[in-house]
Amino acid sequence: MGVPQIWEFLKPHLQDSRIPLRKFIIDFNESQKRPPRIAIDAYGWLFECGFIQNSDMKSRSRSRSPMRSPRNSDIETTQEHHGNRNYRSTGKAVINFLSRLKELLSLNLEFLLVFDGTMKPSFKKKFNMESIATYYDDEKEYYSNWKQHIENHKIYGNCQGLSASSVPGFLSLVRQLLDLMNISYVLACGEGEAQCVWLQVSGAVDFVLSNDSDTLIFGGERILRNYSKFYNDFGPTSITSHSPSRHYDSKEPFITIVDLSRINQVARRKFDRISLLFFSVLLGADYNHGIKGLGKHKSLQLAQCKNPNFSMEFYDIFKDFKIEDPESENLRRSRYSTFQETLYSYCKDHSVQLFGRNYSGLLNQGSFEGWPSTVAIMHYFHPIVQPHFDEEVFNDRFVNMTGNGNYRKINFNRLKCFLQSLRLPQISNFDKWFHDTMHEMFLLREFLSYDEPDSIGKGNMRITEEKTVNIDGDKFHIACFKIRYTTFLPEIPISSQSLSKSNNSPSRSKSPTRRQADIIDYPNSLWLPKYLIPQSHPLVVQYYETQQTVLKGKKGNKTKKTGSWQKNNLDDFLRKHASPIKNIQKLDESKKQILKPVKKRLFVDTDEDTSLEEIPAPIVSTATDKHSDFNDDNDDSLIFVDEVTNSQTILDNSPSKRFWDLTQDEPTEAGKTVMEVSPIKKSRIGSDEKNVPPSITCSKSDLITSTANVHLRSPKMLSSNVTGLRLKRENSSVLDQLVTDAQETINRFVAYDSDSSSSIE
DNA sequence: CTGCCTAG
DNA sequence: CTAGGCAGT
Repeated sequence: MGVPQIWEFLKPHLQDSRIPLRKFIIDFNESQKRPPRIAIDAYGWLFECGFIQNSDMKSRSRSRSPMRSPRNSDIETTQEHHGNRNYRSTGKAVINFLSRLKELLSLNLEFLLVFDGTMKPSFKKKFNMESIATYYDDEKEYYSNWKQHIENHKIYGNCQGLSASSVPGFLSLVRQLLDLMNISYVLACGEGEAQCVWLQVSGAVDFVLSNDSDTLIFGGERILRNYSKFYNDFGPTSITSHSPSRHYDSKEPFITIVDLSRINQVARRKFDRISLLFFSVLLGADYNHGIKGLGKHKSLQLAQCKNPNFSMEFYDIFKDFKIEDPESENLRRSRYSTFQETLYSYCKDHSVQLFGRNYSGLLNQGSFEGWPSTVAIMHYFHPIVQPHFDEEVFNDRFVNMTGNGNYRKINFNRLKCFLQSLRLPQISNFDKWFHDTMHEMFLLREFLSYDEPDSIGKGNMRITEEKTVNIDGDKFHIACFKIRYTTFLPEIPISSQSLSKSNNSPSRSKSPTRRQADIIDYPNSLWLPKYLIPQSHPLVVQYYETQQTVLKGKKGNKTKKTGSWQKNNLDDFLRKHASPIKNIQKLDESKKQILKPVKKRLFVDTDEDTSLEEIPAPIVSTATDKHSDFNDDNDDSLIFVDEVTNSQTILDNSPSKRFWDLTQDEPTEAGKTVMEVSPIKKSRIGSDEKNVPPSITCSKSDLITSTANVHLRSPKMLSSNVTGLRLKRENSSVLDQLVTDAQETINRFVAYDSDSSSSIE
């Protein structure tokens, strides 16, 4: 169960360590050029998924007790009748478990579930609340386990022979599932956490995913903690019912990264394995109730004390381990008790220095008792783990490893039958659920293997959109592509649902828009993080190409069909201004400077210039690298301005200003745009007088997009048709921004006009 | 299509 | 904690 207080002390040094899992994967991929590999404490997961409930809890905690032998038949009971009362609950758990697997697999990371083995000390039995085991049994067990362990590995090469008989029902269910999905996992000899840490220390994995602070005690350096959909780092341990603001996102999983070496770089105090272990011994955990007279603060003080380095002295006692050496065990015990006394008297004598207060009176007889047994401590310094790690679990053929298309070899029919037999609750349309779940699991992999020579799936997916997901306000941005796809996994029938859906609208005989066509061709879709996809991927390239050509074509089409008021649309804009960031920032800085100096009134627009739209528009802003937005998440607001010089309107003296709200998609009549005057505009019109300071009217039709066609006219007879397009800004500064940008355009116009050169910058 | 709400 | 239904864009 670990010592929750440890996290409490680490927390101040974990600022900003809680991040979306996707962000973590993206960052890791970026810095390491490969996906992260993590070991998962499987029992923790199964518990969180809801597998381990009351009934199973009992059978598990007592399964190894000799008293229970007459009833070990209920293991089979759970397995055989798993259609009964257990069914509902395990069904839910299976759904939870599968959706977690989906989250991992769909992000293309490598993971290894690590299950507890039989050599787990009984005082660690998580679900055995009744007993703090006696010292005698502990000791006997610890050494006998070690013997057994070594023997097992001599004979069988592992400790798994014993486990088969004592596997609880839910566990075999989970293993069946994993086997059917061809996902490799590890059966630890003893504790799963210890094995996870061993994997990390030996370099086989990058991170350990576990909520248990024991991972730190075992020597884990990089832990991923509190995997959940809560923004905040409240672990399941601190379930004080419903804490105040527990921000919850129904789809975005988060993790808290605990990197001890990084923490120790900045922390004033040292948090290393030795100190933390000593700390939890003092404070108490599974194996004891803590040392009397010491709470968390004093314990930490002692554990991190450097002058007499108690932690180190403590470690010295236990660092050597020899199996079957009663002599060393006896020596250890005597050193241990000497150490206890030394510590006690030191605390008495140096209470003020240590704790800032004189506790000598409190530290009387009865204090400083309750030390755990030597073997309990030995268990932490020398846990039972596999002596040799079998690299086989990282074999490429397993689906939880990346870089190949082996997920296609899963026997989906058997998997489907298996799941179907579980009668999963809450799933109304099993076929559709299965189809979608499996495809979402492997879409990224299929996408990445797209240009493999043996790829079966050519033409079954495409990128149709991009956007940036904002999580927790402005804290995280994840740029995504929307991938549309058709069924690509073998043996999984196309869900009849989606077919009927698309056929359900026969009443419309209109020719489908591009989007509709995409949806028909690729009925399913999923957002995938851009950064998990190489920019050079053929579909990415294709996406940007079609974005451009489509837009050109669209522009032409629309111009003809709609009477052509909308010369510039989003795509056109994007093509020219793929990286608006610099511009926007500049604008923000110079907004006021630009706005103030303009004194002349030269901004007028008319309702008569639809005919002008045919004139090709020179590009005002400099086009930037198309792909440069890969370098920054900020794609927030974009302004695009084109200018058209038009001699026909030179003489147009109409003083009226008019604003067109162009957010309406199509004019009602060809050639004539019917627009509503915005409220802002109306107020402007009311105050329209000759000497009104220069002003711009524009629409704020909504906060997502807005466009404005305006007409510029200057005393020097040149007028300019200006189109501003505003997109995707979620705050209410749209109007300001639009005004700013239009103003800048005006300034440019003025500069141009006064300069008699015929070119436009 | 997305986010919110509900039942289980 | 999930699937699914509903409402607002």
